[in-house]
Amino acid sequence: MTDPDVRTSIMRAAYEALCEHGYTELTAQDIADRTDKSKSLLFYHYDSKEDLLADFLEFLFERFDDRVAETRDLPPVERLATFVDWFLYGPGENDRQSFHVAMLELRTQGPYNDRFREKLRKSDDQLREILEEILRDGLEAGEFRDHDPETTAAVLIAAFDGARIRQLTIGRDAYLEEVREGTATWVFDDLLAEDASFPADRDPRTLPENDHQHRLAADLGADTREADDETAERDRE
Amino acid sequence: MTDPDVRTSIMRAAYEALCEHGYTELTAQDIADRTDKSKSLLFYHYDSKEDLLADFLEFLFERFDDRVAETRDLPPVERLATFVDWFLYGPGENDRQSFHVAMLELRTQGPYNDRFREKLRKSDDQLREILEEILRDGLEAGEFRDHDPETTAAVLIAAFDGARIRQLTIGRDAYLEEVREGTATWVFDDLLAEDASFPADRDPRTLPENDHQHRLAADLGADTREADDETAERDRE
Amino acid sequence: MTDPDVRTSIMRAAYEALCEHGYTELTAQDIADRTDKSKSLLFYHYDSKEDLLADFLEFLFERFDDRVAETRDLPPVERLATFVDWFLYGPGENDRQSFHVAMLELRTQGPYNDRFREKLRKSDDQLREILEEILRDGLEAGEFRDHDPETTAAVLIAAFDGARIRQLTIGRDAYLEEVREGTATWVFDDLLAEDASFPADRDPRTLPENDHQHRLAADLGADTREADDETAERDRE
Amino acid sequence: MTDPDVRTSIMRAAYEALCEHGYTELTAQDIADRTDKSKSLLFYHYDSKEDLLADFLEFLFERFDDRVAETRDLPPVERLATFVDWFLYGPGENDRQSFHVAMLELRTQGPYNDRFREKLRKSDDQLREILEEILRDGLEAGEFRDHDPETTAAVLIAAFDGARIRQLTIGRDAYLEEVREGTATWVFDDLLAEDASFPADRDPRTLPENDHQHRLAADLGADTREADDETAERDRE
DNA sequence: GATGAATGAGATTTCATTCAT
DNA sequence: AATGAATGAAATCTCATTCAT
Repeated sequence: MTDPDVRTSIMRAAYEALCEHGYTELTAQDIADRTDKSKSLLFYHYDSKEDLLADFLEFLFERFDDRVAETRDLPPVERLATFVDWFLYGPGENDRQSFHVAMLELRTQGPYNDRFREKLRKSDDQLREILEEILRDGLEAGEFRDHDPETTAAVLIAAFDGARIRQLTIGRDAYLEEVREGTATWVFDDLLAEDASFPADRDPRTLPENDHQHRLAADLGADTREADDETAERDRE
Repeated sequence: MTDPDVRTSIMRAAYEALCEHGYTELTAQDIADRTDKSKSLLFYHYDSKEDLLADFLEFLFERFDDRVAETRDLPPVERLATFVDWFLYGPGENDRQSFHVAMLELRTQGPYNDRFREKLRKSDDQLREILEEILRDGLEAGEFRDHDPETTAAVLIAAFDGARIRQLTIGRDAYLEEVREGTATWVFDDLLAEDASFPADRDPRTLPENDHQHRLAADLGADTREADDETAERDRE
Repeated sequence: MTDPDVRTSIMRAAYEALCEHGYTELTAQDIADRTDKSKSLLFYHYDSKEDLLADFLEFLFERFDDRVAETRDLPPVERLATFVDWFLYGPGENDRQSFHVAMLELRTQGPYNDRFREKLRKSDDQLREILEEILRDGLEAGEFRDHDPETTAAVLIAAFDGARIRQLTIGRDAYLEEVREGTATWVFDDLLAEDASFPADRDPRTLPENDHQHRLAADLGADTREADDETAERDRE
Repeated sequence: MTDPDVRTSIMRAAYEALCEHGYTELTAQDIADRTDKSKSLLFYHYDSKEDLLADFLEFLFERFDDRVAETRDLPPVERLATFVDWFLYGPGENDRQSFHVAMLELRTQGPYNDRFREKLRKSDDQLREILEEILRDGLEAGEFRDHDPETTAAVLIAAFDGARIRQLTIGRDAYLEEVREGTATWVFDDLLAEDASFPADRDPRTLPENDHQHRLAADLGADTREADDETAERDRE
């Protein structure tokens, strides 16, 4: 896998195939179909389908790193609000949801698959680290009251993930807003120092729905525009 | 499916097969192997494997009802503690975990499968209802401070489910205790009226690990003993 | 594999497929094509193609037993002559040759395949035992001069097998007659007591070519007639 | 294929690959892996894998010629003893055996492959010629009694080859010694004139095992040293 | 000469489901 | 009610060979 373009195009195909078929029903052919290459080529670049998907997790992980870096200069409260939005984006973003459903299926293979689990773990470690960093920065900046960043991070991540999962799997969208509001009530109200507040346009209790500023494409990183063009071209053939 | 015994024996076989193989790798043969009947018979009783598994969800739902009923007479705080334990049982219960992993896989099929989703939804409705009932009972009894039961229920369920899922899929057990303690800090401390408290032996912050009083078998309901005998008999053949 | 007819029909199909395609090029489909059943059925009865072929070796072994039994009542010299004929049948028997070529390919997998090797070994043990028995019987009957049956058996089997192999693989038919005559000269002349002799019509040095009395079908046992009819019927469809 | 070095390095790679994988499982990649060049290059030099292997047979044939020439000056009895040793080397020479197993697999393709068969035939012709030459020289020199060199050569080659094949394929090493002793008893005892005898240290009946003076490398000819160095270099990269 | 990338044509196996009995 | 036998439709992976560079 010398050429990064090849990898990227396979990863994009895997992404699209996962969105359309889900993980359980995903076949190597589905991925190849979203490429301008043959199925055999997948096995030229990867030893197995599992191998390809493990690299897909790695790929997502790399992209996530970049997106995190972009928020590094925001003030803690702002970063925290962005963090909440990442998770609790609106239920109307269908493409994004279908991808997250597939990712959820893939995540459930962690217990059976060491390589998947390792990648998922790395991703989890990173996620907690960032949230803890935000919380600690807020403490230092005097914007947050005293609390234990580790448990708070764990609770927030678990609650957001749980809300998303329940919303996706049973289709009850209310979970998103209920958890947004519930965490605002139970956690953020207490967490924010008296003179701090969630940005007016980001208050979890007043913002009825995410403003879609983080579009689907965000999941795969920044170079969305060109990629979509490429896809379009392929479809025209 | 006239004979309830037949249904029960198939359900039990499905349960065992799910524990051993997971949902994704589950085959009709795996279920039949844990029965004293043939694979063909499964298709006599059910139109398809999906049909059988939809009934399995229904079956679990029925059993869950019974277990809920058993707690109906406990005082609200005690019931709440029991509720927490249901979710955050210790990471050492391997049999239980393997079943929950399989259930998690199955849950991820909700978005693709209307019948699964309907059952999951019913189950979710029931779960929230119970928790809300507990919270409302506590409010009425003056044991809980004023709060919104709906959002609180949603947050707790989401947080507990999210913790379990992350623990299971990435194998990071710390989530269980962190969320147990985090919810104790952020929610329960505020929730409990000044003169009320979690039962001494149930305080989420002091109880290092669940006491295993809810054993694996609980997942399938009360009639565990006979079932095991049945299994033993089959193995002897 | 309860029904012996099914096994027999699969074995016959394997036999025919081996004759036509050889072992190296043999596919499961080739075998299925010579059956009135589907390819899947082969995997219903056998865990793998290798498994099927191991059973094929076993099957041949069973049939060989029967053929050996038939010669048990012949006098030693006559049996020995029959033995020679088994090996050194004429080069013109094409069907038989193509089967033996395939068997030879299969035999070369012995070093890589424990199950094949075990069956081949069993078959070798049986073959040597029979020849040694013939030689010992001849000694007791005073028809053979004193010699060591074990080494003689080994030399004869090796020489006959080697002749066959070289004839088959390089297509030099002369090996058959040369080894027939060579063993007659070096071994049998010395072996036979003065007053004994190879049956007039069986003297290895005068019989220019095997009389085809042991036809191809012999390889698969006695029930050739019906089997061929069955094959014919299938071809007509 | 202008450069003989390139050919030699491919031939050596083919040899090593055959030893490790056998013929049936041999892939072009396996050969390329033992080269410092790419798989594509094999197809630049040869039209097909079959073509390469046909040349490999040719290559072996050329080397064999050289080794035969080396024995040309020995007295007939000595040459005959050397001949026996070539075939009946001890069972402990594992590297040599793995190569001979692969060659045996390759030989079984003769009936399906004209080019292979032609090379094998040439090799067989040469082998018989040499043995017949030895036998005739011995007759002329008065060291051997009167006999027919053609049939004797055929019997010996067949017996030795058969012994080797049975030893390799079923793993019964006894064949080697039994045939060594059997031929000594039935053929050589009669063959040698009264006043001639097998070299004391070469008598097939007293020499329990080949003295390994003909090492593995012999199979590929004399230039072993450099070849090993080359291999070592490759491994270091 | 030399190679990385690419592919078509299989091959083996799997499995839900059906059907005759 | 019960089952052994049977199958079609896939899915993963392999590999000799080709080709653009």
